[in-house]
Amino acid sequence: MEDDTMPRTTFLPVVRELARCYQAFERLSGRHIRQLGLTAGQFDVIATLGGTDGMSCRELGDATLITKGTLTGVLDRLAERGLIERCACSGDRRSITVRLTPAGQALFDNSFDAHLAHLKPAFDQLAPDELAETGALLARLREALESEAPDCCEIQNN
Amino acid sequence: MEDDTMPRTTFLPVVRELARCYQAFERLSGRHIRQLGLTAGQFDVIATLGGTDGMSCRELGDATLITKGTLTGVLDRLAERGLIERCACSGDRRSITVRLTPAGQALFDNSFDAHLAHLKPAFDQLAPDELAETGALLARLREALESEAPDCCEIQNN
DNA sequence: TATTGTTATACTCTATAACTATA
DNA sequence: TATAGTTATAGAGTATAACAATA
Repeated sequence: MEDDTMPRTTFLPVVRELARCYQAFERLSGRHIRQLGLTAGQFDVIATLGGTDGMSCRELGDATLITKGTLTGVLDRLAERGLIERCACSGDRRSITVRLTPAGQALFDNSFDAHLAHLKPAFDQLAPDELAETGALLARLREALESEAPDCCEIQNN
Repeated sequence: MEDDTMPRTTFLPVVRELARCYQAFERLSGRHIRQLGLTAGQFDVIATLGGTDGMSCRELGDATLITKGTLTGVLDRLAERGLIERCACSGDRRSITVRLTPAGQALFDNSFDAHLAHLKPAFDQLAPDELAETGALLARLREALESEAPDCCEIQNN
């Protein structure tokens, strides 16, 4: 028997494909985002804030998965360029509200649709039910991965 | 009709799930890799070299998707720790062969299986046919993404 | 001329932790 | 004491381009 040479696991190909697929996405997406003069993190913030009336750094960090310390730097660079503004307009005076400026909103309005248009030809190569199935399976896998990664509990943050 | 408020695209949820799923994987995987004293890039190199008799920087860069300039630094750090070695043993004297040292091979033998064991509980939550389907769909999507990202042609590299 | 790998620069992100000002 | 956000540090990755040696 040649069982010694059998793959050690059945999930390794999925790991590989997940990584390759994400990297391929990042390459296609990132190229366009860089053309807009933004980094991936900056675009993430703009896209998250777009269409909202602002949110706190904590909410923004949770939504974008950008680390607290990094977020300050990202917001600094976006604020320098006049795309976002910070204001102390919430009840809790420890907290600030981050929102898009009119210029940031304009960038969002233009760039977000343009970005989707940039990505669309790739995703159009899959049938709608394939896309739906992909999304559903990825959600299943994400839940499984998160259940093993105990940082969903933000209790031990200090 | 309320079509104006319909989602602009059908693939946006897939994008979100792909990003979330990969990030969840990176978090689970990265935690363990860091415990080994390696970064993701370093582990990628070790895992790629493991079980081979070495390869050139070019091949290694292609396999790991690590940028040429970055690869030099990654290899420097691995070489400092005695995990890889570079030798000029190929016919082409511009090229070098990178391979694991015995210490690197030992690290690979131990850490790779341990890493798989670390990940296994998460992937075990999906049925084998779900995993197979996930891998197949991710491969489909990756091919679609790559077909729109013209850097598969390494011709315009200069 | 083209290719392999190295070097250099400037920027960004990560992880970590200390710090402030509030609560 | 705990939380929100900032600051600081060290390390690593990215993009880009110039460079030396070789093909």
